[in-house]
Amino acid sequence: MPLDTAREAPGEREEVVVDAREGRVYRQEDDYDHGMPPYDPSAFPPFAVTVDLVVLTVRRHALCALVVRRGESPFKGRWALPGGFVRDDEDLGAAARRELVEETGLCVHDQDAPAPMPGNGAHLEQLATYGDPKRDPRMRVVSVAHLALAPDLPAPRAGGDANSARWAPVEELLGEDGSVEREEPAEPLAFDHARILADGVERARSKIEYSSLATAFCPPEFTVGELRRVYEAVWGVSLDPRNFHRKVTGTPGFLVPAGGTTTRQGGRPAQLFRAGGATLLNPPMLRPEV
Amino acid sequence: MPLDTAREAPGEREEVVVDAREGRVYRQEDDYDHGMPPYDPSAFPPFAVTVDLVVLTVRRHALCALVVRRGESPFKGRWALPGGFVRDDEDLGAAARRELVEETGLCVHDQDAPAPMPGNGAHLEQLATYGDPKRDPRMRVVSVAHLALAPDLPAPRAGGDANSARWAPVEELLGEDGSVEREEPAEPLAFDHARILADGVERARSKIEYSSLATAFCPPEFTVGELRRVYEAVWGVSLDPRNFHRKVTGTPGFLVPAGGTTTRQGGRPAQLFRAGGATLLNPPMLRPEV
DNA sequence: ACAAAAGTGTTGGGAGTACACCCATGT
DNA sequence: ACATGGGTGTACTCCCAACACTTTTGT
Repeated sequence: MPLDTAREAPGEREEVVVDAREGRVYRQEDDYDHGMPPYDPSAFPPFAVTVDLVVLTVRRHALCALVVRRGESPFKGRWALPGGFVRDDEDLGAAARRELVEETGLCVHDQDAPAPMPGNGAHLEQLATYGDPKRDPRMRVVSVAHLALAPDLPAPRAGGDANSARWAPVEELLGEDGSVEREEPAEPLAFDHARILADGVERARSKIEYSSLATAFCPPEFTVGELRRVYEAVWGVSLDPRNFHRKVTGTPGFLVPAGGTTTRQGGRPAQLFRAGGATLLNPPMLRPEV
Repeated sequence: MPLDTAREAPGEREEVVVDAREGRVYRQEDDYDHGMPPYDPSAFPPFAVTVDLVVLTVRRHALCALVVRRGESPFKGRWALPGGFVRDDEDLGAAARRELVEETGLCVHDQDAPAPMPGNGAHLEQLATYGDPKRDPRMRVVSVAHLALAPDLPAPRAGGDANSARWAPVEELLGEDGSVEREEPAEPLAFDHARILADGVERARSKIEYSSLATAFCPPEFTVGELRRVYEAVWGVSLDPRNFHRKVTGTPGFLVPAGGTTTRQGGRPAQLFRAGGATLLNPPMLRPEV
């Protein structure tokens, strides 16, 4: 079996009290062997721990999430968030990074370990943890959801299988139809993934307000207009191009000129920028109220 | 944020593939019994899942956290955050609520289920999840930390034992000595609890900026001055009493007059208020920069 | 010439800061 | 009378929303 009773406990192991905090033991019986390895699977409720990923990008002026087709029951054939088990010797963030690379081939900027080249690669951060006892009908699974923000990518690759993964507009996945209140998305996501996705989207929407994270949706070099269209897609609003321009170029450290210009959007050539070093925006970008 | 909406999953279980998402199985061998119970402990890495609590309050003009003395090794005799195992049939939020009641006797306002009587009881929300493989030397433990904000309480009761639990100023626990940079707190917290506490404190500090959560630190009825002293203690700054008064009384839904007055702070009698229905403050309270 | 997108200037209002000043109590 | 904290008024500043206007390309 792959789990080689890892966790080498330094020194003392004579006391295998499971609850670290107050010396309470989960198992009611008090008859377990004190000479056993550093954990006793029967002494605590066994949980499986997974990471699920909310990977967001902006494609064709819409906020999209990466979903994969489930090949197994339950929810066979339904769309779900990508994810997988946390390995025995692996930190939660490492598991999320591994899954993200497996799923998208992205290189990852960890939130806590800023990469040398700002503006490229994806942003990854922990989102929240979901542990309802009934969220997976087969067993007790606690899922540590992570949020990833990625620039527009060519095409998802999920184990080489093309039609088992796709970028889907979150509006379509969540049924947040804006105008007329639709009851349900055409095909709801598996498990509690709709809720996880909604939480991730809300986090992204609020976080680009006071941080420079919106640049994670952009290619390494981008124009102010492209950045504005990111904000518009994520928030689902339209912004005044003039005020937006003044705001982002006037915030020190947000954008640094990359030198060239481009006309890929048509019209007058636009300056190219890279993401600057600043992570926190002060004052923040304000989402229009109405 | 993490609402406990139980998504009811249809109950088929004939396939015991462990990785829900992509049909990957953790166990390399492919010889497990398809007729077995809904989980196979050897097919996924066994984790213990706990909840740890960052319980904050304001006492004598200082932000304090609840810590308990560890009676077992490792870290025997050191202070730690209260916490405990998540039970087999228990949601994460329920486990945190249970631990909080056991530890403090508080009744709990769940963030997502606003209680009928605003302003009383504690606030509880999920904070983050910590799963470094080495965070507990005995075994693999993933801890879902929660943040609780409580009004000043008489005295902590930890299993009846008085001197095994206390409210400690976070400044003392974290060694954030303001003026002169001290190296380490006198006695660092057990495990990675210093980091968890720091994250919880930072969350509280930023959250009272844009939400009405500061009232969770106050008794059911309180004065504007008392609320101001909460902000001052949590942020470690001093605020202009005049502008603060105008700001909080002018934000609709933040405070509602409770009718009476009090002179418990000396000076001119102050109006008593209750927390209003508003949860989000717009515009937010601003933390002074310097 | 015209459309389209990039940028700049200007103006009015809302909210924050700083601080002078008044109010109601206890001692 | 005086100290203490509660509460109001006012002037100044900064930022933002709105919008008129100019610039530079493609067709």
